[in-house]
Amino acid sequence: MKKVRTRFAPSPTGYMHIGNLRTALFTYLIAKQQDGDFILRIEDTDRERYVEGAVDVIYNTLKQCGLNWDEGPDIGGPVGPYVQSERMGSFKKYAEELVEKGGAYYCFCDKERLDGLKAECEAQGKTYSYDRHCRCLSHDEVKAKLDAGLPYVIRQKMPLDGEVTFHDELYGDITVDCKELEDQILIKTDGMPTYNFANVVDDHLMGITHVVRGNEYLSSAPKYELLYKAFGWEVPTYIHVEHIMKDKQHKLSKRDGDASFEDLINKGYLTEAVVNYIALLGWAPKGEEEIFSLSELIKEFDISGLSKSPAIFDPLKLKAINAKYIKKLAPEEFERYATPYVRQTVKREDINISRICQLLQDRTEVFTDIPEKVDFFDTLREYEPALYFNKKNKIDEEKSLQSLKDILPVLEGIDESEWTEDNIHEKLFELIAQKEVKNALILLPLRVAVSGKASTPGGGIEISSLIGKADTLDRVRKGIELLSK
RNA sequence: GGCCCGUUGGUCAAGUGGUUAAGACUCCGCCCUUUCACGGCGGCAUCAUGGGUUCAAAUCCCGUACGGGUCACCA
Repeated sequence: MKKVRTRFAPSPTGYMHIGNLRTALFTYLIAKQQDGDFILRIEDTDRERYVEGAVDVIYNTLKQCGLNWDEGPDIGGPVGPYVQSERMGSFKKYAEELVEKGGAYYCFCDKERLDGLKAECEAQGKTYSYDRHCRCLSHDEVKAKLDAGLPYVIRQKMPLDGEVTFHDELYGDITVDCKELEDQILIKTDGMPTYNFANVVDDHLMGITHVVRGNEYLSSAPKYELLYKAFGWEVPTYIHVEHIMKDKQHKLSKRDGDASFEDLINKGYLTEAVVNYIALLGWAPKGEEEIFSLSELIKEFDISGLSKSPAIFDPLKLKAINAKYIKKLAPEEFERYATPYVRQTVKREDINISRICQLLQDRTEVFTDIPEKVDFFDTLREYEPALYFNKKNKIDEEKSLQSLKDILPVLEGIDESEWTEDNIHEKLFELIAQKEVKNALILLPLRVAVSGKASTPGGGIEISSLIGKADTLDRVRKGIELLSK
């Protein structure tokens, strides 16, 4: 059997939309699960849209996600060049070959005539379609015009009647009436190929066996089919995948702020989690497991699991998956990721960042949530006495005041040099035992006093230990003062 | 508008003529607990719609509605 070769062919726009990334992922998975080649081809024929550094965005994103290509602009390969603008020479030759074979023709209609046609159609409320004016030009007429140096394009000669059927792995056979097809332009006036043409030729020249692409190309697929047939080339396997939506009506777009891979990473998501999540958009695994590493995805991925309807991007689900990945991180690794975020609000040097990270790991969904969670370590902000009220443990402001008054001398009694979690724990539990009260009656008020927050990473003991004796006593006193009012 | 494609809970979705219509996320409740979270347990909630075909339809056929895509010398 022929070796599987797939390709990811993005345009360098400076922006990696996650829909594109997902296409790249699927393309990669199809190649890798059959030991095939994954090829990167840059489609930069639109010079007007060229953006500086855009190719690097493509390289970096793919690398970061682990989608390593076997052939590409930077590493070369047997069917290069891999940048479309560098392959311009050959397209015209193929178009001319097609003219010879009767599958295409020269068209000398100028912009004025075409615009006139369009205006006419519009006036009559009809859909514009090129009227095939030049299609029946005789060989001699063509030659004369060519010799006269008239500008021209080369158009594909669509069958006048009958129907075309093309096959998509997902959608099955799709048949359309040839009358629906316009004699599309293959070679532009400037001698350059249109996307549709370049794509077909390049895919053939590069020996591509499977093409994964967005659903928006479904409509042009019949034209591709005809082009392949006209050349007598083998048609690759097509897999059209549906879009990723923001909601039922709208595609996820740049304006939404989380449509690109980069946006997501900047928002505190882990690369692996993003890759895992986008694989799940429009694709369902066979079993019930849905957390997959890239290598697991290679084994698990199957075209039959792809969906024919659009998927809505759900930030909440991404968050949940991200949280799972964060929990799986080795503590040192988590610390490495989390420290910069902790440092956004925790500036003091005399604090154990590692310990804060330990307390944080199980309660972090997204890294960007961290700064707010730890903002009380440096300075205690004003808070409402109501925080001392806890229904479940039947604790109120009055009881809390008493607890804080009990706690204060106990903590004062711990020597500065013995200010550790273990010691604080020991002394406070002695107090609890002595007073014969529930843990919460002592520990909850302490936690509120040292943090001033309803929710904190870690409890009163951990926080006290982290901020040190002086700060702890100071904050407990402030609590007593607040509750005494 | 023409053509093409699609429609299972709030979201992702399994399902291919006979199922109590999986699972995950969200939400809610309970347990655990030093708060919140984590973890554990449980719950709410779905086959767009109307006709067929069939002993039997989420599943097959036709229509309707709704949504998407596409109709460039852009990719």
